[in-house]
Amino acid sequence: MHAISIGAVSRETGIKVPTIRYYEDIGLLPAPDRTESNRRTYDAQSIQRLRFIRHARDLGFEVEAIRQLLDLSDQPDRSCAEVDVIARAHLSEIDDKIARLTALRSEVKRMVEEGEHGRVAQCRVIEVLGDHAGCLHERH
Amino acid sequence: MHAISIGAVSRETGIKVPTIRYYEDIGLLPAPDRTESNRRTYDAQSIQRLRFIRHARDLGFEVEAIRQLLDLSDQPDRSCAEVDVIARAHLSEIDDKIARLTALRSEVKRMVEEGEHGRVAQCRVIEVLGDHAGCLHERH
DNA sequence: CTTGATCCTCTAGTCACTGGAGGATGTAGC
DNA sequence: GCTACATCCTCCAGTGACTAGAGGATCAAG
Repeated sequence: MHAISIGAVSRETGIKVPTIRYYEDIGLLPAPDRTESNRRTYDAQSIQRLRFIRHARDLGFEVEAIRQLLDLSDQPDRSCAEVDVIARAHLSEIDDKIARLTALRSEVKRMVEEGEHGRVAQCRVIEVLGDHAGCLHERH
Repeated sequence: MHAISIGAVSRETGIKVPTIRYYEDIGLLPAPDRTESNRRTYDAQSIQRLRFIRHARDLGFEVEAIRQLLDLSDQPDRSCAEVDVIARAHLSEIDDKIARLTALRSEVKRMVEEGEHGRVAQCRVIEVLGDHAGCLHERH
């Protein structure tokens, strides 16, 4: 288990050094061990956790949602009911996101393909995300 | 085409009033007409545009990406080459997002289902977003 | 043993909102 | 017409999630 410096973790994950320290501050990433000279030392697991955080943020999940998902992962043997409520909520959030991305995808794809043989007649990216979802659940 | 107040638009879209004004400030939403008493008046199209912005933000697209998508929609008869470059870039971003969401979805789903008959053995939400994508494209 | 990269903490700036103060305007009931 | 209360306006300050820089210590190569 050789120790990994914060800079190496940053290169490995694509997350900037100050951001890694920030995640530690807000408690998304446990405070790592330090060397005698006070430098943070990480292991492979920290890298995996940070990669998860990065992907989840990139997918539009808020820090609070990520914290919940990480908690599920940290203590998987909690009460089923609790896990179930949290997991189900995220599941439907994820399903919504997939549905909307798929709709957007097919419209953008159509444009690319039309462009291949002639001109793009029109762009309906706006229409495609209309509102069929949206109004069902409150926002925060 | 009856005029819609900013408050009505806010209720309709779920976007808060100050946020609507903010989108106008940064040029995502064109400045609407005003009444004699200086109040903003919107139409159905504004609502659709705002809904698009909301969904896109919720899916993790940055304002700049949304601006590009809206521009495609505003001037669809531009040079094919230009549309193609932009649309293709967004298409692969969208595909990445869908792939990662799908992976996350199946893991969260597994947890819900395991919870239904017994205990959740373990949670692998972190592992599932490992890194198979991620390192391919720089981040900003 | 110097030089340059990397680390530390701390503070301040950015992006995308969000909320509040202070004041004008619209609308519903008397 | 008059009061009451919601809604609008502008402007400015605060929040969440980073991001960058100052000032200084430490490490690793030559």
